Amino acid sequence: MNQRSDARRNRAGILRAAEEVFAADSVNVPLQRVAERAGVGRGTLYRHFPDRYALAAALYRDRLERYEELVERERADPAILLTLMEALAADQARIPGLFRLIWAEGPGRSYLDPLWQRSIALLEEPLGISQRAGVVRADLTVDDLLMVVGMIFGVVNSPAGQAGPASVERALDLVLIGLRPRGGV
Amino acid sequence: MNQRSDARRNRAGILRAAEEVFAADSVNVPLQRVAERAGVGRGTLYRHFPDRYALAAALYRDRLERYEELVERERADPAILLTLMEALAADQARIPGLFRLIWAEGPGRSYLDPLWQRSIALLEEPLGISQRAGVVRADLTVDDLLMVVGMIFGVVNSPAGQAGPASVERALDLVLIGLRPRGGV
DNA sequence: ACAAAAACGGACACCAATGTCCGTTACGTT
DNA sequence: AACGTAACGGACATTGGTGTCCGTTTTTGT
Repeated sequence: MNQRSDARRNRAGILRAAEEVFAADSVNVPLQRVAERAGVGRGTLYRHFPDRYALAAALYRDRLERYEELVERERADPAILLTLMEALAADQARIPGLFRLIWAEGPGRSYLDPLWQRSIALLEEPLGISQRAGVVRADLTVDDLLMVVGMIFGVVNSPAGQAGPASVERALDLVLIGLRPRGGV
Repeated sequence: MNQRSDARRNRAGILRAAEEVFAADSVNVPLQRVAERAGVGRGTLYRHFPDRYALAAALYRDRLERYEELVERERADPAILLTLMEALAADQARIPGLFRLIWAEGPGRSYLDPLWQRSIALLEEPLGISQRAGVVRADLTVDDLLMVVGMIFGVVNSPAGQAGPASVERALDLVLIGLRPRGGV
């Protein structure tokens, strides 16, 4: 055992609390709040995670690993790219603050860069699969997909629509038409 | 004359400086920076604009008035809705920070709410025109358009693509396909 | 040119969040 | 059970931005 049991327990609790707190806010929320919800002192929080970006990186790593498992599991599905994008959209709707934090420029770039690289790599295989199956346009690039992720981000964080799952679905619907092979027009 | 000449001059200078400073940053940039660039003291800035949201509101009002003029002028063009969306996208790419500020929840809601209402109203007529002309899908709603605005926001603020005008164009291309009348599929 | 009023701008006090430090507490090992 | 060590957590000093206040400067009207 590398860590004492209370340390492990607290770390997990902090992450759980952070996900809850970051769901709504994150960029400006005092870390105090996270510590309180986790039932630990601020000192403890800061020892485990030097700053909010470290916290965000840990949370996003969890998400990323799930996406990677999903790709592993659904390799046979020609529509795997769409499934993946939907999973990403769902997470953005569920914990928007986490993605706001990851999106933001800032001192957290060093924590996040490797995860960003992994995210990009993650998209390549599903894109290839779905393109060969004719599910999406052949001229789509990974950059286009990142752009779509950005679009979802925008929709979720729009002050207008209260960004319920319904509007995310509608948004995906509008965008995914743009991803389809050029048929009409 | 209701205001002293130096007051008017300074106010204008502050707005100009704010637009430049807000182009990149805005949500967290110290207003000190704006004052410096405008060549005035902080006291002057705070007297003209109680907080950063007041500043943002003033800047956005300018933009909004231009959109309103555009609609006034291009009423005859069946593609007026697309023209308007493109203008909006261009501004988002040029001064992203302003839109980040407007997007953000916060104490500035009171300044911005009336402008938001005007913005929504602004979209209605062009939507109707372009729909009747068959340029866009008949089932589009104003809410859909706000969503598209949100998408542009997301693309512009994506950490990935450095969001040049090129990527905004590509994004609009992808999305606008989704807005077209249902032809293919 | 002068006086009144308006606007300026820097200095000041305030506040909220950060991150560190160290006495105290809990764990795990023998 | 008792000791050593790892982890806790609250208190503390620091930082950075905000908004206000008031002596000084600029404008404008006579």
